Amino acid sequence: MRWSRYFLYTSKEDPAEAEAPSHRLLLKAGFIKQVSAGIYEILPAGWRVIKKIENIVRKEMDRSGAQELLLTVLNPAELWKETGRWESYGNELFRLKDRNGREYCLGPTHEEEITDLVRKFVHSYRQLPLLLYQIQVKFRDEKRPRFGLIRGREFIMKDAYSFDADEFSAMMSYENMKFAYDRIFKKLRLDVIMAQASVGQIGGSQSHEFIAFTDYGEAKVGYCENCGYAGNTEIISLPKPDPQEEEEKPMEKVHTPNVRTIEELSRFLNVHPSKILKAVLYIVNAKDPVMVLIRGDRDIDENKLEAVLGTENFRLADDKEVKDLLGTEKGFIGIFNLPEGVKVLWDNSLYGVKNMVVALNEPDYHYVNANPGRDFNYGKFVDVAQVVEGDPCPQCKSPLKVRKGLELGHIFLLGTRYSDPMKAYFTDPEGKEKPIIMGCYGIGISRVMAAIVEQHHDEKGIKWPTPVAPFEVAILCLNPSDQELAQVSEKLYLEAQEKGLEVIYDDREESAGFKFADADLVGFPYRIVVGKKIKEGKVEIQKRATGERFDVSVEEAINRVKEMVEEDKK
RNA sequence: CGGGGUGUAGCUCAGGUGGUAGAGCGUCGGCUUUGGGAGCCGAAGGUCGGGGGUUCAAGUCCCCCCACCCCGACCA
Repeated sequence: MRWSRYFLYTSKEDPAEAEAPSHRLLLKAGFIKQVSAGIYEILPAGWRVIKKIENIVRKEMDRSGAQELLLTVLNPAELWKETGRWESYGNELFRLKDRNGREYCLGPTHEEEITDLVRKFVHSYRQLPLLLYQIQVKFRDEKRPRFGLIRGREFIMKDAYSFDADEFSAMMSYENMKFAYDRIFKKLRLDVIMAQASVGQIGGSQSHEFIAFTDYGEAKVGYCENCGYAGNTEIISLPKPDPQEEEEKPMEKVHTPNVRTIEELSRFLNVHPSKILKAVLYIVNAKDPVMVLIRGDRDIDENKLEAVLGTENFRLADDKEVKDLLGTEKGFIGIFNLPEGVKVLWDNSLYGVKNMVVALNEPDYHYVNANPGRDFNYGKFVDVAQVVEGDPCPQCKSPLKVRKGLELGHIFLLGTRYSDPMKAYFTDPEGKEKPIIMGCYGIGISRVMAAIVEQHHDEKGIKWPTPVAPFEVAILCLNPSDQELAQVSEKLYLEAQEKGLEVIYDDREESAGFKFADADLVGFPYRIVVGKKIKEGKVEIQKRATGERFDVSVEEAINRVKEMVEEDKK
């Protein structure tokens, strides 16, 4: 490809709206263009990358025995009503009607459709196991699209579905996909950790996430360097700690005017935040007040709280509700003088504490040195604390590490969550009718592109790993108006094409510095620089990933690059 | 959905107290230049996010709406 004719336009200015490196660089280097919030066009260079990612995924899926097909974008509402997700999926489901008033949605995931398809053809245990997948555009009307391709409302996803006759076989399918995912992320040159995860909206009995460590992810992983455990922090349970050994001091009421936050209180009374009993008032199902108590140095994980409450329909109480229910203000909510009807939950972190600072639902006052058993009584203990670095590993108790990451893949053992309500049954060898055991397996393809940039870039631009680079080599003719340079460049360009290299030839009428900067930004793994060294019959090869550079003769150049490219792709 | 912020040229931005819109980059024409985002000369390019209001006069003041970004809660 001649760059002078190629639809690839870079920008010198950083785009104002982008913050995450992948978002900024993909825009700046001309890979994507935003159309509206969370919706992007993928431009020719970007599409080359996407296709390479897809093909790596495709190859490993096929190797695992999966068969590719293509489901629909427009799903009829009836299927979603069969599983109850038409109601339960919420506002993230893009819903629309056709001219006759029939309801549809734009598929955010395809369990319903694939189950419908399979139940129409599969009736016997002889047809199982079965593994189907597609690479398809998906739609989710995200509350908050973010960071370019990292969380879009329209995105490309690979989703696979397994169908088995029994639990054991289903487990084998699940394990098979784990291995496939491991191979896929290695080939994509992504540093990914597999973590236990919650099943969430999709449902099922167990699930794992594949998370790439990045600063712009939204998943938090706790992992253990001692035993190898890894899990999404929202599912890591924290046990009650050992009781504190401390002499109980007499309780006192102290004046704490206008001291509202844990931090202010800690400073005002000169006590560590862990000595403060934090109380947070939630309103559940729009009416029931629930007070959650937790140690002052900890925060509530609302995913865990959701599991405890059994509903996602809860929120923090507002100032008025606090006033009406407790007769106080935020900052002075506590366990003393609690009115009837306020349910109280104690986080495990408060077990065995001594000499605590506690609010009493009276503005501007706190008790100090309150002790359980003497001054107040414990109630129901629950685990709702956010996991932080140093918390005990659920397997071996060693201190956990916690890092942010980006969820690239998620696999679920679904069981009969979909096959049961949709009556996807088969007949077993005994002639009995049973629901098919299912699993589902996603990889966010467009998100993978962003993750690769997050993990492979520097201040100058992207450093594409060779297997996913839009072009493997760029030929930079530093002075196209010089006949000799132009001729050599043309010759190298033809030779590279003949030898099967994916090559872009920068023949634009631009200065040398401009071309270097553009090549750095766009991130081609190799470049051949045709410049003044041509007088000695030499050109320079540069490797983007390492910055290494060396001169070779014009004759050798293409073969040398070809060798390095082949080595990278192994 | 809660909180914060921004909308002015293709891009990045400047435009006290109201007086009829600018810069740099990019684009186009010309000359010069070619190993790290070159220089000079000239030119084109704007419903100032949209609507309403106040005013002799609104990019600027007031009201409503929209879009986008960031933080929080949620998904690949």
